[in-house]
Amino acid sequence: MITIKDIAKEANVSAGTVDRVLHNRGGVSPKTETKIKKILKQKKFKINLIASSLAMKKHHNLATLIPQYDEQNLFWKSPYSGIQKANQEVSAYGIENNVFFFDQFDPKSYLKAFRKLIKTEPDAVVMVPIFVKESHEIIRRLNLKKIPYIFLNVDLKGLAFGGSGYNNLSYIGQKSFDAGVLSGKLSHLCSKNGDEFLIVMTRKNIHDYEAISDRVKGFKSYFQNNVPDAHIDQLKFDLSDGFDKVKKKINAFLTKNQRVKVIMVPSSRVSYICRAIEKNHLSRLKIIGFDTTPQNVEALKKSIVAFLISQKSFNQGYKSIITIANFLVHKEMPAKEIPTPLEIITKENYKYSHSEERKYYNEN
Amino acid sequence: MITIKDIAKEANVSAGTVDRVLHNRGGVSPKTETKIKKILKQKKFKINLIASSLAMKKHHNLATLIPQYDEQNLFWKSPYSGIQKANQEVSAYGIENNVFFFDQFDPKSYLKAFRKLIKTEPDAVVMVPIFVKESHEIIRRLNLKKIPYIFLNVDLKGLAFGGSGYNNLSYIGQKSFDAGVLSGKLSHLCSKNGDEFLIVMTRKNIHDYEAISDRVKGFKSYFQNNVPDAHIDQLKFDLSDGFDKVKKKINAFLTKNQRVKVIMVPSSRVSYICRAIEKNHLSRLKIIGFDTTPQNVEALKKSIVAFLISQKSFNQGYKSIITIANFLVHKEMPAKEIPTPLEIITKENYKYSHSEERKYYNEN
DNA sequence: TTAATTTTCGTGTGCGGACACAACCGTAAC
DNA sequence: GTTACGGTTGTGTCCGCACACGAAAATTAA
Repeated sequence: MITIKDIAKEANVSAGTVDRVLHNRGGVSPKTETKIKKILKQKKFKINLIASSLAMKKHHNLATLIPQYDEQNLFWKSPYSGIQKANQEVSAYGIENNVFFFDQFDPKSYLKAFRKLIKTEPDAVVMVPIFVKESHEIIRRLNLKKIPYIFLNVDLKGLAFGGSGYNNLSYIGQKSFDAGVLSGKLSHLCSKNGDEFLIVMTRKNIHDYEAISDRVKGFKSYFQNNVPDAHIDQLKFDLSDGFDKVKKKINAFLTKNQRVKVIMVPSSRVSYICRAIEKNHLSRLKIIGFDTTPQNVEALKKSIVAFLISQKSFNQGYKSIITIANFLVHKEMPAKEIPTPLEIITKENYKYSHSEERKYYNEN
Repeated sequence: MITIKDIAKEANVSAGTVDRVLHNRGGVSPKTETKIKKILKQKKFKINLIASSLAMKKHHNLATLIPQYDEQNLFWKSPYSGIQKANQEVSAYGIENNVFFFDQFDPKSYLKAFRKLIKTEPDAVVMVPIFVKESHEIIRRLNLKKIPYIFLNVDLKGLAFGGSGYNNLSYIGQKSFDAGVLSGKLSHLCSKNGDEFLIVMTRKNIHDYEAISDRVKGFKSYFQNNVPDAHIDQLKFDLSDGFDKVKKKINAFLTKNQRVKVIMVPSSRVSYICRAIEKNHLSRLKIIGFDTTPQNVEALKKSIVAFLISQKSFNQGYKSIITIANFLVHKEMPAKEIPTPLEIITKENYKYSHSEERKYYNEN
């Protein structure tokens, strides 16, 4: 292992000078600089990140703004678990992360959480920009304070601030359209000629709309490109619809349309839909959903759901912190988009797919 | 961040004493030990791994014994790429890894590579125990020298050395049986009543036999448990069969058995089989294979293959090194088995599934 | 009681690098 | 010739921990 001292000795200078050229601190004569750089290359010197981060210890201060999870909506527990894992890892690098929760149905709580957040004067922010208007305001203030930020799970777009768009360091999440295309492919594969398809949308939150409608677009796009004459139906429910109404409506539909053989639920609420469907229909149906919430996995294990497409939200949370930590500590510029894998989960491979997550998931 | 000094101050002792109880070095009076332990827990002290590994710097010496890859058999390039990535990461911890290659068809080269390996006096070994008899000898010598070792990709079993079995620290790889079950499920999902199934085995190497036959067992097991009356055919080829013979045989079979709608190839050579099948058969077939070799991915992208089940061999390689590094540096005992995920790859999600691997893969 | 041990504990150094500070050099201004 | 100053370079300390060594305290032996 080559150290700075080795280089220094070789170049007949002190370690300090080598350090200066390594970090472009300036104050080094051109001659010695080129000499040192040559030796650096020749000896293939690599900074020892362990020692480096120990010496730096800048005590960065992160902040995270994500929706609170609860029994009704466990989806957000998963990224939070990943964030916790990452927090633990980066704490050794002198990075502390304060997590601020908000109610995913209440824009006011979103702003309120942000106000608390901004008081901690974070060096960088990880956020889930669910609410369009409020996020705009939040980002404006982050820009003013020159605080870098990344988007987690929700990819807020739009021509903000005079057409320039938001300058988030990165977006970490799923490419919803492609996820939809994949669901189309899976639907197609487990159908035969003449089968009909049904999309069931539970439009619970407005913010979901973007991702979910992208999935639907992707789904339809697959069929347009591969089975143009496929028959695709669609059912939409609203928050106001109670479970009984959902039940009645969906079973009536399935009774009337016996050729429907595949159901795709573009949200994470497939298990809810499954509960609404009567047994006599279930037997002929292949059901495809999204996200490995505990309820969905339950349905998967019972073979009610055939496929779940997971966005590995645990990894999303984990990666968001790691990414921004690397940015702060090592000035590593992340990719503008970090898409998470589209994982296909079935009853048979589930146990191998989220093993790491489970360790953290159940601690809190 | 709590440091050892903080604890020491709190307990009115020196840092050295705290260090002693942290590492059970002994030489601490029971009173002070309990006192310190209490404070440790209370303050939730966690050793700073960064500082710790910097201070240790034991300069461990690893060795890896894996098959050489070539154009004909690119499978082994993937784990090697993962190993390279890991090597880079652990080098900062003073760990060096020497990789020794052998010809996967030549037991002699295996032993020869091992002889070279053992001369470097490694502190631990990562190996792919392809050849049963030769591995037995190698492991005997590793045991004699008390060198810990882990199995990568191939899970060598058997009652070695008087019934005790091999005491490898860990096995990192796929659970072949479950992979086979999964392939059964996928086959089932994309078939309809009355369809028949075909398993095509290309028994190229003897060592593959275990994993491949386990996959077949898993496949059959799925159907026994779920579709007991399913009709499953089987074709076997041998090394001596040339491509033309394979072609003739398989197409003749498919012509005769028009109800065969799904083909499962339990090896990584599905693309080879696909090339042998005539177009008029291909159109009615769903084909399922294993491993994301470049050729297989090509067939996937052309929609010839419906599913590939990936064992993420890149991650296997990566993890094997990380695991043994953690064992050496932090005395972290790994799990006896570290199964890698059974990833389902289709044309639509491939690009999201191996992104990290590709960075390393093409560097060589 | 004192010397010899043994147990228990504190101190110091180094891991490799980051960075503040001091020291040195030459040149220009006086 | 002395002083001042900017450009260069060297030195020392610290990051948090591991570990060797030696000192102090407690115990036993003489």
